[in-house]
Amino acid sequence: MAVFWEHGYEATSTEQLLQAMGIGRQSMYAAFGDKHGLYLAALERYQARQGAALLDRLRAVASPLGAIEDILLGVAGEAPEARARGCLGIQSIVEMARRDPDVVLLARSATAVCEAAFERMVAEAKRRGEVGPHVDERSAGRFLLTTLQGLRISARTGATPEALRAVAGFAIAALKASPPSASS
Amino acid sequence: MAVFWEHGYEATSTEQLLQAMGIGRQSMYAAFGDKHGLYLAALERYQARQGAALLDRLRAVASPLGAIEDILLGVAGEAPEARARGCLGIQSIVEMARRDPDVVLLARSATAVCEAAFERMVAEAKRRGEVGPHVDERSAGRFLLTTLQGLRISARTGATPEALRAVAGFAIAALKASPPSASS
DNA sequence: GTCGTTCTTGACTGCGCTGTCAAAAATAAA
DNA sequence: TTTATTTTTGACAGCGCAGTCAAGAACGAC
Repeated sequence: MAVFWEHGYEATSTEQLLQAMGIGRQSMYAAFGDKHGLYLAALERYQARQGAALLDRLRAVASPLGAIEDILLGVAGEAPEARARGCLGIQSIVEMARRDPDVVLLARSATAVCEAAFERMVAEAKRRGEVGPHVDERSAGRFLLTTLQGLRISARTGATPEALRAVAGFAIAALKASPPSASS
Repeated sequence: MAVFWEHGYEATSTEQLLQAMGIGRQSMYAAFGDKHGLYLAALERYQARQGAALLDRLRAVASPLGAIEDILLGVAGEAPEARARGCLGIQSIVEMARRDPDVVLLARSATAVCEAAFERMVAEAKRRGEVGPHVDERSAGRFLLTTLQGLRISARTGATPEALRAVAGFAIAALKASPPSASS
């Protein structure tokens, strides 16, 4: 739900939620039980959509490396408002992880989905020769998700599209790179 | 302040703050004005300490590349409690950036300090031949900070030290790597 | 010991919060 | 049109919050 995304859990009142959803108090409590239940539902839905969007990105581009580029550079290409809004998944972890095991479980699940998606992209890129055979797709998948998360934090801090592109470009170059020479 | 770090701004009560600081209510309000002023003071102090710790890391290791490795791998090497606690700087951005320009200013300042520190490390590593001359130290500096932030998010999500090491190792390998071959 | 300053502490104001209650309104089915 | 169900809405309970007030305690200087 956009208001949780905008304000976070604690700073969002039930009144704001009611207005955003356009339903009455009783209906909200009947459907979700309490504010916390609504938050989990919103988070689950958000993560499902993000996962689906990742897969869409992969299908939309013939080249898996191109899809990876699309995703990383896409952060820089977002509208300023979207960049500032950031990612509800990260926000939920930062705000709630210490005291809400349900949020942690959802986050781990979403993380696994995203890492697996990136891993498949890297594996496919290796098959096509877009990425060197030395690259470990498992580590690369984790690296790409970590980079994406870092990019979102930077975006929320107000990093320019140029700075974000530089970071994304660096990460992409890291994938394409040859292994360090023997003297390393 | 550890309680802001642990719970965030909204979920920390003034009562908790008083107990953590061991002073009376009036003294806190006299010294800081209000809860928000205390938060900014805590954040500023935290960021100063993190910046100093980064510089200490650089001095502690003869090799700048070794210092970078130390920092990135250090996330994986932290105690589970510290990994779970994460970074107050990231937390402040995620929780407060949308509605607190003071937090944004502090975050940008801290970001500039960290990026500059990493940039100097990379520049020195280039001088010593630890990193290829093709590496742009500005982009690499930003990339390293973004990676560090992503690592902290992953740590807070519950990523294992092994997974964190894999990501850190990947990023470090990215620095050491030769440029992509001409066929790229 | 006295005095002035600072800090602590209990009490409190004013407010907002989450969630419940119940009556009224809206909606759908017969 | 009537009835049953669902939703909306205002009112409210119970509570916690940030911040203020003022009296008592602690401390340091003389």
